[in-house]
Amino acid sequence: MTASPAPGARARARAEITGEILEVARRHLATHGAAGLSLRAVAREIGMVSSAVYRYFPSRDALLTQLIVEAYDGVGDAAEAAEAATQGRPATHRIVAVWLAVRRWALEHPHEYALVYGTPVPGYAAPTDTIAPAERAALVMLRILSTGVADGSISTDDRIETTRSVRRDLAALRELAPGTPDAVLSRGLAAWTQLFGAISLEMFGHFHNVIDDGEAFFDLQARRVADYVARGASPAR
Amino acid sequence: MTASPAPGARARARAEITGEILEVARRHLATHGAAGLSLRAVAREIGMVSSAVYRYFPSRDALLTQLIVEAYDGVGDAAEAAEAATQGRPATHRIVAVWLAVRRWALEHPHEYALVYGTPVPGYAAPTDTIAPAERAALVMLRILSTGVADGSISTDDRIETTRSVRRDLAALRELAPGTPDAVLSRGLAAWTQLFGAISLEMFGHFHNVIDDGEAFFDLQARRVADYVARGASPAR
DNA sequence: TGTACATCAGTGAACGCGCGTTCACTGATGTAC
DNA sequence: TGTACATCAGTGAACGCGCGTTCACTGATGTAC
Repeated sequence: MTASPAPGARARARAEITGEILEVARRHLATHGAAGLSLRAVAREIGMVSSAVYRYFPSRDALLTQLIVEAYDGVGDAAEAAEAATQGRPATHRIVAVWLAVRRWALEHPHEYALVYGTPVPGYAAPTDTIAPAERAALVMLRILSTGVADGSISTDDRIETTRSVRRDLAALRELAPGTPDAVLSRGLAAWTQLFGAISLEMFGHFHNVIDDGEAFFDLQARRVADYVARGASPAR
Repeated sequence: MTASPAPGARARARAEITGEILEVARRHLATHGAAGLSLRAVAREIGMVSSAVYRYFPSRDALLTQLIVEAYDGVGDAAEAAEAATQGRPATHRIVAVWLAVRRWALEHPHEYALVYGTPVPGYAAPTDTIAPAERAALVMLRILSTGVADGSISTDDRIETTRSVRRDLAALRELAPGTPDAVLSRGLAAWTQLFGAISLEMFGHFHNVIDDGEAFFDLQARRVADYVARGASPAR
C-alpha cells in the first residue's frame, strides 16, 4: 500500500533535488573554485544528464547567484549570531566577537569567502537579489556602533576633517546607525576594512612565512582595533 | 645594403617577441581576468600559431608567473617611489604617501591587483621566483616604521599583550625593521591590512552605494591610520 | 472511482565553441672551420 | 670569403578534453471532470 503522494509531492521532490544540486555545487565550489564550477560536472555527480539541471536553474549564472546569496547569508548569520550573543556588552567586546566570528566563518568556508570578497567572477553580473544578503554583516557593525555610542562604550570626543562628499556618505550611513558621529563611523569603517584585509591577506596566502600563528595574531589585531574604534587615536603631542 | 645582423640579433628578436607576448598577455589579463588568460588567444592576436608560443614560455603557468612577478614589481615600484619621495619626512606623512601610491597603482591596474591580492588563480602554484617581488612593498612599510621610530615621529609608549608565538613572529619581522617595538609593528601591520582591505573592498565592488567619493574617503582613512600608527590608540579612560 | 488531458522531469543527441600541449616538419639564421 | 653543419623560430595538424545551451522526445505524475 504505497501512500498516494500528498498534494505537492511533485513540489517536494523538486525542492529536494534543487537542494541536492546546490549541495553538490557548494562542494564543487569548495574544490575547484568559482571559475571551475560547471553545470555539467554537477549534473554528472548527481547522476543526471546535464540538460536536466536546466529544469531547476535557468543558467549557470543563476546557480552561481544562489551560491553567492548563500555565502552572504553565511557571513550574515555568523555576524548576527555574534551580535546577539553579546547583547548589552561594551562595544569593544562586541567588535572582537564579530571579528572572530567572521574570520571563523571564512576559515570554514574559504571558497565561499573568496566567492564574495575575492576577485569578482569574470563575466558574472550580480543581480539585485544579492544586495540585501550582502548588507547583513555590515548592518551588524553599524548597529554595534550605534548602541556603543548610546551606552557610552564608544567615545565621541573625536572629530574628523574631510570633504563634504564624505560627510554626505557618512550621513547616509548614519541612517542605519542613528546617533553615530562621523568620527565614529570613520573608525568603524576602518575596522571593517581592516577586518576584510586581515582575512583576505591570510586566506590568500600573503602571511606565509610572515605570521605563523594566524589565530593569535588575528586575536591581537581584533582587540587593538576594537580599542581604537572605542577610543580613537591618541591626540597629537 | 641590409646591415648584416649584429651578433645577438637572434637574441634581440627573441627578447622583442617575448616582450610582445607579455604585452598582449597583460592586456588580455586586463580584459578577461586571470582565468580567461589563454595562450591560444594571445598567440592568435600576435599572429602566431599557438604552438609557437611554447618557444618562449614553457607553459601557460610560466606566462602567468611572469605576469604575477610584473604585478608585484608594479606595486613595489609604486611603494618605493613614494618612500623615496618622502625621505626624511615624518612617518605619518610617509604612510599616507605609500597608501595613496598603492591605491593609485591598484586603480590603474585593477586586474593586476586582483591577480596578486585577489582570489588565488585556481590550480596555479606560485613558484619561488615570486617571493622576492612580493615582499618589496611590505619592506617599504617596515623601513618606514623603523626610521619613524628612530627619528621620533612614531611613538613607542604603547605596549601590547599577546602570545609568545606572536612575539616570535614580530621578532622575525623586526629583523627587517630594526629597533621597532612590538606595539609599533602591530600598528604597522594593522595599517597594512587595512590598506589592502580598503582597496579590495573598493575594487571588488563592496562600496557601491555606500561610499560615493572613494578618493576622498580613502584619503581620510589614510590620514587617520597614519595618525594611529604614529600615536597608538587613546589610553583607556 | 475512472478516464482524458495537461504538466512536468529527465533523456540523449547535437551545436559550436575553446582550451593546453605534443610532434614531426620546414626553412631561415647563425657558427665553426 | 665560402662552405657545411647546427641551432632555432614558426607551422599545421592532431589529441583529448571540457564547457553552456537548445531541442524534440518519452514517460511518469498530477488535475479536472
